[in-house]
Amino acid sequence: MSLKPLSLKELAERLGLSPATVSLVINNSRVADSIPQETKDRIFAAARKYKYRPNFFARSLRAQRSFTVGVMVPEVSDGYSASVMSGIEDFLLQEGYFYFVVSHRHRADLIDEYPRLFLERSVDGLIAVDTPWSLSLKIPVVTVSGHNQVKGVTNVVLDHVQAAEVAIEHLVQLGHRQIAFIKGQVFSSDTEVRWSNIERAAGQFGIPIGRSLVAQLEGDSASPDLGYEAAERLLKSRKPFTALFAFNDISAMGAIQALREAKLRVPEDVSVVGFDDIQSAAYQNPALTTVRQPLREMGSIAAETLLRRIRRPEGEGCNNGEITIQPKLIVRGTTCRAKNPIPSKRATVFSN
Amino acid sequence: MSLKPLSLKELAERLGLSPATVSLVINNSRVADSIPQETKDRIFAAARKYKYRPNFFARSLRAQRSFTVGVMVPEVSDGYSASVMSGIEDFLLQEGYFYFVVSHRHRADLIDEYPRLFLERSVDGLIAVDTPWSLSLKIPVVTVSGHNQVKGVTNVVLDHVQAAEVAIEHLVQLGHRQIAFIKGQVFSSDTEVRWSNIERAAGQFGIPIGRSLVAQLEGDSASPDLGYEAAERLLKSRKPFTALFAFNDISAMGAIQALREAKLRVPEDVSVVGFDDIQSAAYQNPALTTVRQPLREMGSIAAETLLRRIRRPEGEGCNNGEITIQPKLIVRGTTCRAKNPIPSKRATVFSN
DNA sequence: AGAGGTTACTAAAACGCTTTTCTACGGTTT
DNA sequence: AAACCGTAGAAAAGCGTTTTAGTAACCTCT
Repeated sequence: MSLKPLSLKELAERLGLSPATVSLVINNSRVADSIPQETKDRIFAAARKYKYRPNFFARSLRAQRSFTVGVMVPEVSDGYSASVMSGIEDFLLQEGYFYFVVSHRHRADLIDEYPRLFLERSVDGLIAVDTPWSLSLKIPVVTVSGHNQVKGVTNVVLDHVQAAEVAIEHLVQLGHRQIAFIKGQVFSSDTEVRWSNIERAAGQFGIPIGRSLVAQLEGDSASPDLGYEAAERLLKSRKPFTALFAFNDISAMGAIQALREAKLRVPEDVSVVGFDDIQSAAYQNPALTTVRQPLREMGSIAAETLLRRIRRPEGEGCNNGEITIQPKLIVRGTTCRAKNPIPSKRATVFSN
Repeated sequence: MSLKPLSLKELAERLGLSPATVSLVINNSRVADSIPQETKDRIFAAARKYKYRPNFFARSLRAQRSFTVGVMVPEVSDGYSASVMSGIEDFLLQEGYFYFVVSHRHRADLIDEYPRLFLERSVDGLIAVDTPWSLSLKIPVVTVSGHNQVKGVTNVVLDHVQAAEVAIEHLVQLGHRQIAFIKGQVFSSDTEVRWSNIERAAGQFGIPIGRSLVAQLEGDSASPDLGYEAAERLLKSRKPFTALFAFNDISAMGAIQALREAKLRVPEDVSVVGFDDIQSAAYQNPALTTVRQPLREMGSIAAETLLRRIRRPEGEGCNNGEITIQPKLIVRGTTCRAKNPIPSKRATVFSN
């Protein structure tokens, strides 16, 4: 039992063949067609016997391919990124690719530096999750929830038009007219689209959005505290509201806490809708009504798209541009009929 | 502006020097001591100007080092693994290492295969999180919550003696004597130690552990459902209990749901203690009392230990064996005084 | 018998770097 | 003047593959 993995050369030597032949056979290249089956068998048998494993670096050096992709997320330990990663991983590993992960924690210097480090490591492509992206690289790039149109990058995005509509429609149908909103942090890549579509949908349903009914998340922690603080600001303005649409589930959880501490019951006094449907959303008490982003699926679609582009470099059917994913409203326990429901004509128009 | 990154040879050519010299200077080897500063400056300037980046594969091929480690977790998207990974990443990146992640989802074939794949990719070391480990490899291995004594692997573990004691002491001091338990899945690497220490601590405090007050988690999902079902089994046995100590926060959340559905209030009728203190624990309603494992810290200690071992291969101070981390009881809203508290002499003995 | 075609391989270059060994040269000692 | 030394750098081997371009031996056909 040799401890060191043996090289192609050594294997060839033991076989009394040249490294070239062995390599050709093992990679079953066309050139090896003329090699008799018997010899091939001998080679495979020896490879198995000596547990031959081609050296990855040598191979990558030669082929200029690493079978590795880079994944950038704001923070591995937040539920959103983690779910997307899970989908990415699923697809990637099954195709023989590995991936590096880095968390940039929204630090501009890291967002700048990590792509360089990835390039240095010769990744074959990269995926940026919830990360503002404006670089055009020579390797394929796919973003999840990126909204910039950049040459060479494909964005996998939620259908935000739908997302805003289903959420607002749900609240309107429950009779809510005074709806407060928690807007995402400025650095979150979904903030803008999400918000503009909320404004659009609210307009469609004839819901007014007053300045004092909007609070923006501040700070880059992934904790519900941010939502708590935002809700506090909302409450402080004393403008009444019967429903709250939060930027994400995490902030919804914090907001619910704040509402409770202000002696408002959820959902009896205030209905709350979250966004994302992270795992713990279903296990809140009461369980959170939310707009589901199929994060895992988005991850695996991103990975699939990336691999396709790696394999068929910028040819026909190259999917630069956008891939849109449908959201789904998950109604659970944090929304209910408004106490003094105001029927909305528009709502019925849209509910057919 | 050249698009292709240029090689050392090309850089040397532009400088009118040999590749050897440039390499020596750039890696500031001792051999380059005799090279005048002026030349060195020229080299550095050119490197910067042409954005020279050494090819990673060539370098790794030569040096037989990859500056990459492998990380195995049950599932990236579960909060436990994610927190540990976050700590691992912190330390690793700052030291210039990257890491591959794989989720084995407790599938035995994957637990078997992934280490091989890592080896094939020439990782310099590997970290296994909450994963049964029995392999002795030629690269350093560090586990987080691994409990097997294996040559060449260092285990970073929680002090389970303490963990069981603080939790049970807390409940006993609140007057609980009838305590139910949810035990971990058989495949979870902490299940055994955790349980034996609970038995020990319960013994110390004179708490009887009846068969029908113990339910074991079943199934490999990371969802609270498992805890829900376990709690249902506990309830079905009709043996009364005033407190429940769950295997982890996730199962505690599910259990709380089950208790509520059985018209038991938490904490008034049943106090619940979780384990781990994952992020969402603090945002339950009421917030979960739990035994905190400093997961992030455990991750970064694991990474630190691994790098130390990679750098100083099996020499003096090689930390094979165990590194123990202290847990901390976080008292929040799911525990309170038992309705008919039974004072425990032992409890007071231990509370000094 | 010589041209041409297969068959079964091999030699050698290339990928981009590191590192050890070597050289050439000017200056200093003895 | 011969021996020695420090300086400044170059040559070359080697890491483990893959791949292109051969080549030697044999066979077939006319």
